[in-house]
Amino acid sequence: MSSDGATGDTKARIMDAVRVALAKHGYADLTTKKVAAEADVSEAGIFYHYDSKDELVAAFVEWCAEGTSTRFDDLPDDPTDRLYAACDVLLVAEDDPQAAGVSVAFMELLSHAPYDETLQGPLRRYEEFVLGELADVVRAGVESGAFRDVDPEATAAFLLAACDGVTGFGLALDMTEANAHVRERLRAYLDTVVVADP
Amino acid sequence: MSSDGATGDTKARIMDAVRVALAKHGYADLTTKKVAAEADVSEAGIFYHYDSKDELVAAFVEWCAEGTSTRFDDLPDDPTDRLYAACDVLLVAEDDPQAAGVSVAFMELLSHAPYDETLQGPLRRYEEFVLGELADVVRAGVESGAFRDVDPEATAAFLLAACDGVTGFGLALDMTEANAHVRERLRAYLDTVVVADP
DNA sequence: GTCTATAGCTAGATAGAC
DNA sequence: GTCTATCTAGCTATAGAC
Repeated sequence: MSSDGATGDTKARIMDAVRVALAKHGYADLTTKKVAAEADVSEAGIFYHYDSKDELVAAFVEWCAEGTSTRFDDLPDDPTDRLYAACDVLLVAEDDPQAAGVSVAFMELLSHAPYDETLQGPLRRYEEFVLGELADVVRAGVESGAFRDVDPEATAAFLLAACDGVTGFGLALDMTEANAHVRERLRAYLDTVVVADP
Repeated sequence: MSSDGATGDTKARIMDAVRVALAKHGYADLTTKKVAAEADVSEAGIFYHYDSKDELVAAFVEWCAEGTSTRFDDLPDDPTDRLYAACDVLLVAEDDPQAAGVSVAFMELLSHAPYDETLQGPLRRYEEFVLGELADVVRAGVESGAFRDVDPEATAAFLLAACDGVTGFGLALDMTEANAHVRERLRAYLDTVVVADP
């Protein structure tokens, strides 16, 4: 740590401020002023570390990708356990408002990606990482004989779609019954279609 | 049609302009100026018909709901045919840029709903309508013996989640391979889990 | 019902002191 | 590296003529 040791600290505080501000206001109402207030720095401080608002948000996506990567690292190794645990990570609980807010905000970022080139790269890397992790688990389970002979990539995409899709009505609109229904059907899908009978 | 006959026409033109503008710019970059330009009216013309930008967008959601309702009305009556057709309606094709743009914009609206009370009602009604239609098809199929004995509401929620979820990576990020994978797995799901063997 | 003109505000971004 | 002060642009919404 040299004299710029404090820099890393400030950047970390700004990243966390983006997370909190996004969960509070959503992306369409996200302003550099709100991020600055949340991070306890001036707006100019934000622009010293990031060239534009777009790059700030892009950096946030990559910061989240690292966090998700760590969470996947911590999952159990056994394919069956790991698959269920991975789906639990992706199916954000509605009773965790902070996580739900970030999940909904991520959906907002994703849906705005076509109009924001700076966001496309980080978001695509993020989604491809998650798809790859899911496919790896499925592949491991198929090879070990714990799973049926399903296509790893296709199954991964289907699972991710189901998990992402519930964010819209389940979290953003708080339709809790539908949310529970998806959880239950997803579990049944894993039980009957993916995981082999004992 | 009395002297205000032109009004309905202008409102319809404005609604279609919202659709085009949303597909072009997304919700976060949607402005009344862009809608006005697309509808070939002045900005003041927009505010004569709608009290605020929020109400304009809320009206657009309800206008879309009517369109979706009509599309469902036109689906075949036979439960099996109707279910496959309904999923085709919900799984927007990536080769139809206009429809894909609207679908992505709808996802953006949905993810911003927690921060915009005016949007919540129309969006919730929309999602509940689609869920209800899907549940009705499934129920009809179960009762006629064409489908297995699955839970109509839970199956409807799971199908909608899978269809909605692919919008994020499949349409917004244009990950075409993953998109195709979800389509294929969804069809397999209908074939093996929902529809009964002959 | 539709227009032009504009008020009033807030956004993202920069300049320059410290 | 962080601040205060400020610039410019673009937004929603309104006023008033036609």
